[in-house]
Amino acid sequence: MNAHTPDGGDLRRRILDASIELVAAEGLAGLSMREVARRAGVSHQAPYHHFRDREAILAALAQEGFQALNGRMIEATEGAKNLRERLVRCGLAYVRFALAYPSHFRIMFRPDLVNVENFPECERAGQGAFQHLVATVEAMLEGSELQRDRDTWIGLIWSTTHGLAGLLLDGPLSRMIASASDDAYLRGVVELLVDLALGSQPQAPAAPRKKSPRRRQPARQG
Amino acid sequence: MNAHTPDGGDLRRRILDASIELVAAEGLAGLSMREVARRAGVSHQAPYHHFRDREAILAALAQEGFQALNGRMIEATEGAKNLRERLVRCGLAYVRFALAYPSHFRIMFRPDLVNVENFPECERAGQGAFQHLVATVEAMLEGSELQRDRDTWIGLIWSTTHGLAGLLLDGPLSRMIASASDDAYLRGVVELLVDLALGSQPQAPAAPRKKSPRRRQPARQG
DNA sequence: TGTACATCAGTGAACGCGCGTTCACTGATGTAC
DNA sequence: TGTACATCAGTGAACGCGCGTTCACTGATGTAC
Repeated sequence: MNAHTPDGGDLRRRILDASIELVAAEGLAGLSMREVARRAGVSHQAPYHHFRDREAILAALAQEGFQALNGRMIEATEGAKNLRERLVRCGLAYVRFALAYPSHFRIMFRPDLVNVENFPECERAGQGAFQHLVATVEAMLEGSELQRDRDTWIGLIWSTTHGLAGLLLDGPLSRMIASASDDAYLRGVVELLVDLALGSQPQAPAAPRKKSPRRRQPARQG
Repeated sequence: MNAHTPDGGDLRRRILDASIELVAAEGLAGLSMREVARRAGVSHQAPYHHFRDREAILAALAQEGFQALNGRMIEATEGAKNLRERLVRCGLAYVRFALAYPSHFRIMFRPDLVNVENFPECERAGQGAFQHLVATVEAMLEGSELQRDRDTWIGLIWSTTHGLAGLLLDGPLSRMIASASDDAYLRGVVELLVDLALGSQPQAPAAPRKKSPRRRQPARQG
């Protein structure tokens, strides 16, 4: 089938899908122009009509990953009844996205794979996702006296969600904590972070802790 | 120079060093048995006398990475005057290790690169490092009523340090926050986490926040 | 103190393979006249 | 309505290259007798 726009011109899409399959099955090292063409069922030259090289495929995947991540965070945030729920939902959306699109996520934060300077649309998509996260953190700081700490708060909250996603994807957490793969577990971690942030009290460095009354239930698998 | 144990038999060491250089310069994709031999200044067959294949080199690097990480955490923790300092130092050691040994760190948490089942010593080293982190979190929970949340607390604290390390290594944080590369910044994030954890107060879900008096200074670059 | 042999870390030639890349080609679509 | 040409997504042969791997070899060290 060689025609102008065969099947409705979706070869580009099929190449991206084949690439994701390939990365999921063989890892990033298994992704080559020839193998991806094979998977997509076309000649080894066909992908070059849509992507300059391997990096261009990875950039396209990273871009669509950022867009999907952003979409999920927006969607999750929309129905939130209050600030706490908004924060929890945003963090959960981030982690769940990583678990739902592991191959995308593994590509998105790898400057050694994709030089974003050569792919401005990819960079813009990444900044878009980041801006949503920033806006959420700023909503948290709004009206509080923590304003000056903005960058530190962003670092804390992004690090936690990003790190949780990474540890769950790459396995070390699940190897050490049986219930780590459960959605209830990651919800527990995100809620703990949000509750600490929202309930934060001033604390003199190295001051002895007060006895604290019991907290909400810890995350447990159903 | 072909002799039994030339130079004191350090070819194994030289191969590992060459591998780290190579990964730092060309990325993981640039690491091949032949290229590493070239860098070490030996024939392309010499590395096979020390490492079965590429994965064995990566496993050795991951193992020495875990050992170095563990050493740094132990060292950092030893001189701590109190619990807060112990926690801060442990988290800082984790993040600083990642920044000091970026190539090692990038290999250590990649099950697609190293199947730990085939490298029990590597796995043991990884568990050792994890156990230190767990012990630190348990010291924090000791005597408090948060005991049941152990796994969740481990998830939170490990995720934050691991995520901060990852975001700093891979660049997105530094691209968005100018001072992110400063040691003071990461210290600020770790201290914020520890202070929130130690100062944690019970908080009914979705309860309105109280006005909170000002906190310690945020991290700022010198 | 010799001799003979095993061991073992290294060398270097040779191989087949998958890769990226180049090139000439095909055939359907779109457009100018 | 027909013709002639440009465009463009695809095919398939051919290339040189670096890779992992095999194989026979070298030469120093260690050991048995």
